Amino acid sequence: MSNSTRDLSERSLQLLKTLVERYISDGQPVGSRALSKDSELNLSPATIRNVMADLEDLGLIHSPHTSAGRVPTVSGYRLFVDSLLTVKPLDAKDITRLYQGLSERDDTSNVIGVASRLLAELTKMAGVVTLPRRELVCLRHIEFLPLSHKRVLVIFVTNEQEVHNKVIHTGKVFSAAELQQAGSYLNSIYCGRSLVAVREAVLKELQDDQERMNQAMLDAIKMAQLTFESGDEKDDYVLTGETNLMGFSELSDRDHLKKLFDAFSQKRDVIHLLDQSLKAEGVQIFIGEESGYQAFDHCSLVTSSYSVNDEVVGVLGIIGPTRMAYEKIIPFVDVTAKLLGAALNPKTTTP
Amino acid sequence: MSNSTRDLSERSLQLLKTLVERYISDGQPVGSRALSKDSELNLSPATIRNVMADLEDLGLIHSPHTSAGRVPTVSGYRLFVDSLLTVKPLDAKDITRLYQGLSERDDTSNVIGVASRLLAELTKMAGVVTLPRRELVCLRHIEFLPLSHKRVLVIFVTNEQEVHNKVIHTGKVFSAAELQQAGSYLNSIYCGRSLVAVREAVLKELQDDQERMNQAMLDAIKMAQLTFESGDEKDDYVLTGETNLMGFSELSDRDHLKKLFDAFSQKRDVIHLLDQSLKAEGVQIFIGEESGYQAFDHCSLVTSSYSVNDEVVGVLGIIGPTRMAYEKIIPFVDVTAKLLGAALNPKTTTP
DNA sequence: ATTAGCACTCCACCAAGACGAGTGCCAATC
DNA sequence: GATTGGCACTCGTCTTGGTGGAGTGCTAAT
Repeated sequence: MSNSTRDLSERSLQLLKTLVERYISDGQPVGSRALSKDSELNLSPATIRNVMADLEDLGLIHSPHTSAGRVPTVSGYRLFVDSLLTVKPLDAKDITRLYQGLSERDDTSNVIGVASRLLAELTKMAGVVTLPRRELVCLRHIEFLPLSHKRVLVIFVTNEQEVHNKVIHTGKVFSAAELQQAGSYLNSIYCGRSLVAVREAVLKELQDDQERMNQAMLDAIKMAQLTFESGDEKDDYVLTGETNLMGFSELSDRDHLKKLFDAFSQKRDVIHLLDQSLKAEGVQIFIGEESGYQAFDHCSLVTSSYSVNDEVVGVLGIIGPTRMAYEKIIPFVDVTAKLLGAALNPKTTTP
Repeated sequence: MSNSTRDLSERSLQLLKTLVERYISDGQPVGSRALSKDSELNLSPATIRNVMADLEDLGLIHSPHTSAGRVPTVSGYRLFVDSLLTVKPLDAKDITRLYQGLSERDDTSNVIGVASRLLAELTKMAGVVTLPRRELVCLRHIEFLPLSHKRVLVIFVTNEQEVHNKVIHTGKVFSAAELQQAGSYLNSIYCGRSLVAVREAVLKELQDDQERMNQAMLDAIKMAQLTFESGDEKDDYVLTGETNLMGFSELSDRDHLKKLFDAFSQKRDVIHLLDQSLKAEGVQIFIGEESGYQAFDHCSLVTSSYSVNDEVVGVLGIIGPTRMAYEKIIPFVDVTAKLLGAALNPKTTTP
């Protein structure tokens, strides 16, 4: 990278830091005089101007027009969050709210939705949480019901209480009794295994010699195959607080706003973006155009994967304007991810 | 009503009609000269001005400021849609799209979602469809699964293939076998009856003397009661194309837009509004403030109930700016409602 | 290396004026 | 009595020009 912290004097970095902080807090381009007062180093505005010129040459800050102050560029923000930022401890009452919402698992409502709402509510931005990955979810129960015209309704329950359903087309008509039998057969052999494992096992069965199975078992296996064949059920997420984004002046442009909301309902781009955080541990940040999607040009995403039993199962985060209080948001997202992971962990469930 | 068509000369009505049409088509306040040219009656602008003054006195039109043309008020629109409007036949390709989307029932995807998307796509506004009323849905299958801590996961299937689930708290711990038995018992006696009927029957059983039932039956009934007790599952709707609304200049105000989208995610007000159309047959229209909800102040809703087997089961419609092409939208919503009703009717399903 | 001073640029704000669209009213006309 | 042409008037929009403030870059002095 061209802009490592090595390229710059300690002083320049210090000034960049205060500049970014100042800009984040009041949203106006910050000039040399303001910066001179804000920074602890006692420097005159003139000196500051020299430094600012350097920072501008490096592409870290930029002037909207000649007689305005400076504003951080994307690279400026990037350097700031990577090396300059001093995270602030979480607000005590935010912690309480998070803890209340996530620690005691609410019966019927889903934790994912609660997490998303908490993210949005406490940050005043948009909160997003992906549903846990299928690879990690276990089959708990499966059931078939006959529909008309060789169609069968499959209902399967995963983990504790998530219910999924799907309609499959079978080659022939089955009676309710036959379907029930198939269900119990599959339950008896596949319960407790992950969906991915089930899919693999089923495929293996079909490839192996099928002599040792009777017709009923074969039918059951075939239905299981239809149910769990590849990407039938796309990854999904719960997004809340989108309307919070309409309050920010930097996103006020109707066109941008429309693009953003279109992306939200399209889901595709958002999912792709969140997927990138699935591989990484800890908090990840996409600033402005870094995301690669035009819709998010003036937005930043702060995300973190969350894990159950030390395995990453999903991603959560917030979406807001590029100019956001990273020093508070980053630890906030981090903690939320950890709390959600804990809430999802069946072993830590309180009695 | 003060503004019946009787209060006004044929000519005034004719002029109001062309004024509204003109305003709808180009969005500018329309002045006397423009109106004089647009209307077939050969009248000078001066005459038109006199008529306009009358219409303004009656509160049907209004001037944004002294030297602008006139714009219809809510009452003006109301009179227009009630008595003046000449509906236009549907666009041929719209009909085809509707028919393709709704007539052949797509296997796994839900018709409600398709209908909503079609409404939004073809009108370039927001489309909304309520899920069919519970009173009309029949229980097809019910099933209980044990969870931890005296909780039970209830899965029930209604109609053809809609799957619902709910977690209930039972007084004691049941084994999987007991729960299965309860399920088959309930299936055997309540299958095919509407959810409302089931709820009533269950309550009756509990009030009657319980001597003739064994404990297992009683437990089953109690669980059914928990499952179907009052408003457990709120009415819901599918809303699509919200982002289309961001394009309209009359809704460009950020504050209004936020209120509107907040109402969408809140759902409550929208549901209440749609419920009002449930009672009425045919197309209903809410213009601007008529809805009574501030969020919809500059919007109109064109809705219609849809029926299966001559029974009203839901509502569908579009949401757009007050200034919309009612003469096209009204028949469009009407036809969509009828096609959706037909698509939901199991008897007319094609083999 | 830092700083004070200075000329310069650019935006935001305001006032004034021209223009155009449209009205309301009055007197003339059919 | 309804309709019309004419005319003065109002109001919003657009343009123009001017002012003040904020902030810069450069240069020369420290």
